[in-house]
Amino acid sequence: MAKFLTNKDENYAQWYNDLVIKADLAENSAVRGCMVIKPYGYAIWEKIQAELDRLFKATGHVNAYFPLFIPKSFFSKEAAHVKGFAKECAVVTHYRLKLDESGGIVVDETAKLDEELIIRPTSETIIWHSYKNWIQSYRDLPILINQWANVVRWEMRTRLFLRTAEFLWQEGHTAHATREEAVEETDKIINLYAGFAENSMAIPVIKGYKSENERFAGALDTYAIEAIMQDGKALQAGTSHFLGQNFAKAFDVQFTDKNGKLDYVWATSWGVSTRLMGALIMAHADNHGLVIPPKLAPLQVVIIPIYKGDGQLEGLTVVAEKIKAGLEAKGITVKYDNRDTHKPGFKFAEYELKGIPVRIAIGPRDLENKTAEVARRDTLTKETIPVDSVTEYIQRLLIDIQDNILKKAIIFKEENTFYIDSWDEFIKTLDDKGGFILAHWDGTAETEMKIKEETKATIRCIPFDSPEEEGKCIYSGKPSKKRVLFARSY
RNA sequence: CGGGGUGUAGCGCAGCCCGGUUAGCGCAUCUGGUUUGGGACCAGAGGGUCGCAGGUUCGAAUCCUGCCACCCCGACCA
Repeated sequence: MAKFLTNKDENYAQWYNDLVIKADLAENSAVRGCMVIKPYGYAIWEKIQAELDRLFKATGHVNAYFPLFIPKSFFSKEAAHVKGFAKECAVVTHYRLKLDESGGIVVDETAKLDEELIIRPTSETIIWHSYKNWIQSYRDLPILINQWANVVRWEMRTRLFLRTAEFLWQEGHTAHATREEAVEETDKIINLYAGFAENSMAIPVIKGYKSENERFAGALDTYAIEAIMQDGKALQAGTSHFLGQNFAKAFDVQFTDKNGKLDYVWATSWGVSTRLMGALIMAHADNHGLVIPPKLAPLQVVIIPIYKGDGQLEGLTVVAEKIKAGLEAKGITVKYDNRDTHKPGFKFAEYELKGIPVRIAIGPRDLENKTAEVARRDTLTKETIPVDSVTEYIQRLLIDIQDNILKKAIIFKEENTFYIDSWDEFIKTLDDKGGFILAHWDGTAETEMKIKEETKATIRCIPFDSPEEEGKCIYSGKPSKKRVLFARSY
């Protein structure tokens, strides 16, 4: 038991906060609501980035970069969009400071910008302003651009990774000649996200449509992937928006199609953020610390020598270096921790806290028997393995761990997904267990709002694979043809 | 913006009510030694404008006034 961590079952929120700090992922900064992502946290983010970037490129997307600042006038061109974001925008009004009489620094009021600049909360507007110049003909389409960037949304209440005023993300912005093609892109990306979540992050998700209330400001349709955390709350892990022609109309982006007819361009946008770090933590970690799936672990294997003072370390180092070289040759990342300043027990606890998938310990006993003790983070079990077969064993073990973490998460999701048909049971389930609730809904925003007010649960999504069935709305009793996914969420 | 709370060493806290030694404790840090198969031990050392500014007083971390910052709970949200 990690003695510095709050117990997960006693106070989940505190456990999360402790873990982010203690595992050295991130910390609060001098700027309210903004975080410092520390090297270990950033290394995990880089693994996430690298794999997503590979997937984007494999599906024909390219990276570009657009400015951090957006002229206010751009921002106001799409009505729904402004309305959605206006309340949380940081605005730059001046471009110069000066010294005041007492030697302090003040804003130079004479250096007021003619037009204020909004710090991007998302980049649709500045990007579509460029697209207007890039698109004339169907031959210019599609445009499949992604950018890796920071954005700012001035949040009142923040939590490391889950909700911060500034966060890192990627935002894809695509332009298409037809509605069908744009819808297909929206669909392709939500599937890409879901695949990434399951294959790399070992987090099963539910794909679905957002209700009108939860939809992105300016989108005709928003698709989302929803994941379940270990406290039973839902977390939106990625969104893909079908924007229709809204932004093309706002920025007057028309193209000539094959028949010589002028039409507005069809658009999508999609993104995932550093919030995925929060998902990774809350989906898998335990009372000993993080559990990082091997595919996202910056460090997959650590080797710890156990020795007494009398020259034993040298012999162990020879074996450790040999094991390390063997694993590295197979593309596995390994660290040999021969620090003499900490005892083995300390190191065991430290690497467990950081979620390193595999730990190898070798001591005099192993040296004698030509073995190594291999411990896996996900199950906290140990086995003694002949040194000769360690490489093969660990190659298999890493795959095994990845699978096992996902399997565990899938079982958790299934055990915490409930089909509910009565209002009493709905409330009772939310309060007692939380989790995903599949229930009937009459399709009205009014009912959705009432349910939210009374229970704090929201419609996370209308699952793509929700079968058609006759039912009655959990709240209003009106007829419904589909179950939707309810949960309390982050 | 409403409601509540907290500011004392890098971190976590005690001291404040009832003013009075050199402001203390745990963790961390540094030095020396002994240790090393699950977060070692002993001995020693360093580290403080007690959030800021005024005031009361012979004397303020402690009492009074003002300000600032941060945290928690609500409204908003990926």
